[in-house]
Parts: sequence; structure tokens; C-alpha cells
Amino acid sequence: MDRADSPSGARRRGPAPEYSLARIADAAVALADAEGLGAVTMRAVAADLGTGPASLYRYVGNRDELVEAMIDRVHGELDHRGVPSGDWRADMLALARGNRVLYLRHPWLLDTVESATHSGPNAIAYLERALGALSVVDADPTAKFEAIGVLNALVVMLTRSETATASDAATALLHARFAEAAADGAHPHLAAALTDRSPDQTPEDRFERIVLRVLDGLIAPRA
Amino acid sequence: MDRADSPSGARRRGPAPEYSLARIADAAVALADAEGLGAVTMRAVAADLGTGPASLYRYVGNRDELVEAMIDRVHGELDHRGVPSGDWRADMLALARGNRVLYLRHPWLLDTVESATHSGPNAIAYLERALGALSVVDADPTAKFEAIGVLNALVVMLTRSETATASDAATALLHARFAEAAADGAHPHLAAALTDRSPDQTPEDRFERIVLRVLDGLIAPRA
DNA sequence: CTCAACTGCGAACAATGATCGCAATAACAG
DNA sequence: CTGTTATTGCGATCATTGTTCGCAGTTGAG
Repeated sequence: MDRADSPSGARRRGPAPEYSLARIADAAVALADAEGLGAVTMRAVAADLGTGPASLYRYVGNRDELVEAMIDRVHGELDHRGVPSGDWRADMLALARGNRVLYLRHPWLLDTVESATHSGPNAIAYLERALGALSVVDADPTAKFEAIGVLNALVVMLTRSETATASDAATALLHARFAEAAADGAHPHLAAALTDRSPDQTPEDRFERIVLRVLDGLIAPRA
Repeated sequence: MDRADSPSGARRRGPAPEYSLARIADAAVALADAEGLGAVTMRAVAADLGTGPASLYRYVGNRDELVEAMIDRVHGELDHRGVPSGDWRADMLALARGNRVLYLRHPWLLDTVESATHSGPNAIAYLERALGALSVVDADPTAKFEAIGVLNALVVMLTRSETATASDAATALLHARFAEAAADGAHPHLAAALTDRSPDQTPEDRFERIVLRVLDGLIAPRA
């Protein structure tokens, strides 16, 4: 019942595995990048590899495991060397920036946050980096875990709002509903806020400003 | 192609609708509360109402619309009167607290954050309240929207971690992987952080402390 | 050479979201 | 009162998807 592919030292019996978890995950990632996570069906991935869906189950227990493999695979794209630099603020900002570009490059990652916990090797390596960055801070580990978690949630939220373009149907609907609510007289503050648009700020600036502020709030002087 | 149920003034022709969006949403909410969002299939909801799946489509365009109705329905459980009180910090904390209990009562809401945007009437009413609370703050509307969004993301994340009990399979797996990584020698900071457990703090305290800190960081003195 | 372990995968199954069409019903027009 | 029409309830049915079964083919071990 074990998986094909797994590096169990010596070559086992039977034919050598024709595919690999990495190849399958790559195909799935390509599909998700192009058409969203919903397009990642076992059939579609298998078809892209030129085989049938059943073959994939030699490498993956189920679809969730495939998604997990995808997640960890793209997490490997990040290069966080030099992150425990001593300046924890800069370090955390760098980690956040890295996650941001990762989410922008693979927007489907934003859809996996709530279903699958990112706990693959690369995600754990990331956590190790973050803890390393915070090792110079005098706070108890629980607070550090919290800070990392909050930071990640923040990055997800910010990137999600960055990804929501007006061309998107859901976003258009949202705006329409806002406008409607603002016009019905029962939502004065909303109406005011919508008319009083304050403008252009690059996404990057917005991102860094908010991340830094939250960081400062989180790791405030001990009470 | 219009929906049954919708209050189009005078009674229309044909038989009076036997169900209603509200009743259907209630049944679905009950199902989700008991067995999770995955248990909310058209068939299951219909069966709970004593009918077939096709009937629901007179009241709902598709499953996503049903989930949206569920979301807005439970958002109506919150009573946020007295929230624009003048003390914006207290107001925002109260709103956050309200959302927290809502998420704890209906954990499946945490699974809807990324798929469906919460933009029903009750969600918009919530937004209006929050904007009202922040109306006494001198900041541009964009920043206020951001603050509200960040606050919500924060509440979601904190409540999610509160919901993840050790009895949960996913959480158990996560802890196992952490322990494994901590033991392999390549993750010293993780190992240190895991052994150095700092203890007991009520979830409520944790929640309020973090929310207040982030709020203070967000609405920091203008730069 | 034989056997056992292993892989690839076509065929099939169950569950689910969704559609179609028709019978039943009730307001409306005359 | 009758015929028309808009509307509802819903059984039957379809397409899609995740997943399993079983078997043929392959390869190393004894």
C-alpha cells in the first residue's frame, strides 16, 4: 500500500516508476497556475501526463495529498537564505515579501489556506527561518508563533485583495452591491467612504506599510 | 427564471411557494453546524426538508448561492447595536469579539472566507457599523477599509487556531510533523520553541491582547 | 525458470451539482 | 364558469469528479 516513487534506498522489484510525485505535482501546478485550482482534477492532471486518472494513485493517496504536494513544491521556489540577519524587522518583512510574490505567482495558493495546513518540509523550513529571525527578540515562543501566524494571515489577506481585479466577476458583484447599499440611504458611512476615494498607492507600498505597522503592534514593548 | 419566494409585492400566479430561502438556509446551517460544510449537499438539505434536490433550485441558483444565503443568515445573529459608541478602539474590539463568537458557533464559516465574499446585506451592515466606529478617527477611507479587512482576517486566523483541537486529525498530523522536524537536528529554533512551551492563557485573553495590539499598530499616529 | 512484488491503467462505481420536462395549482381575462 | 398562463414541486436523468478493483505487464530475487 506504500507509494511508488518514495526513495526506499535500493531499487525494488517490478518496473521502475514511470512518473514521480514531483512530475505530477509540477503538472498540477502548471494547470492551477493557468486555470485555477478547480481545474486540477485527477483526470486533467493525468491527461496532461498522458495517462489515466488511476495511475496517479500510485503516487498520491488522494486529491488532497496532491494539493499538499503542490503547495510544498511551490514553497520551494522561495530562497530565504540570509534571512536570519539579526534585524528581525527586516527579516520578517523579507519573509512577508517572499510570500507575497509566491501568492501572486500562484494565486491558487490563496484557496488552500483554509483547507490544507501548509506543513510540508518547505513550509516547516520557512517556519524555522521565521523563528530564527525572531530569536533575537525577547519574547516567549508562543508569542512568536502567534506573530508568525498573524503575519501569514495578513499577507494572505493583502495579496488576496491585490489579486481581486475589477475584471473578476466576484469583485464586480461586490462593488455593485457596495454601490447599491451606499445609494439606499441606510449606509451613510459606506457612502461617504466610497465617494471619498483616496488614490493611487502602489500595491508594494501599501503592503509594506501595513505589514510593518502590524509587526510593530505585535512585537510591542513587553507589558 | 426568477426565484420563487422573492417578495414581489402582490401574490403571483401558481401555487404559493412551499418553502422559502430562509427555511432552506436554516436547514443548511443546521446541517453545517452539525456535520460541517461538506455535509451541505443539495440532496442532504432537500432531504432534511422532505423533498428532492431539484426543488431547491426554485429558491437558489446554485450551491454557492445557498452558501451565501447561509453566510448572511448567520451574520444576522449578531447584534451590533450601540457599536458606534465614540470609542473606536472599544468598538472595533466589540466587533471582533462578535465575529469570534460567530465563528466559534458556526465553524464552517471559516471555510467560506476564501471562496465566497461575505457581501450580503448583513455583512454590509457590519461594514457600515465598522466604518461608523472609525468615523471619529482621522484617517482616509482607504486606510479604514484596510483596517477592517485586516481585523477580519485576524479574527478568522485566531478563531481558526482556537477551533483546531488536538483531537482533530489534521492538527494531530501537524503536531507530529513539527515534532519530527524538531527532532531531526536541522530545525534548532523550532525545537527550542517547542520545548519552551509557555503556558495557559485563556483563548479570550489571547484574542483580545492580539487584536488590540494589531489595532494599535494599524491606526498608529499619522506618519 | 519460477515466483513474488511492483507498476500502469482501463473499466467501473458512488456521490454530487445541475437540468429538463411535466403534472399540479392558482391567479387572471373573458 | 371556462380557458389561459404563469408558477411551483419534483422525479428522472445527465455530466463530472474522486476513487477503487482487478488484471496484464514488468522486473528483480531465489
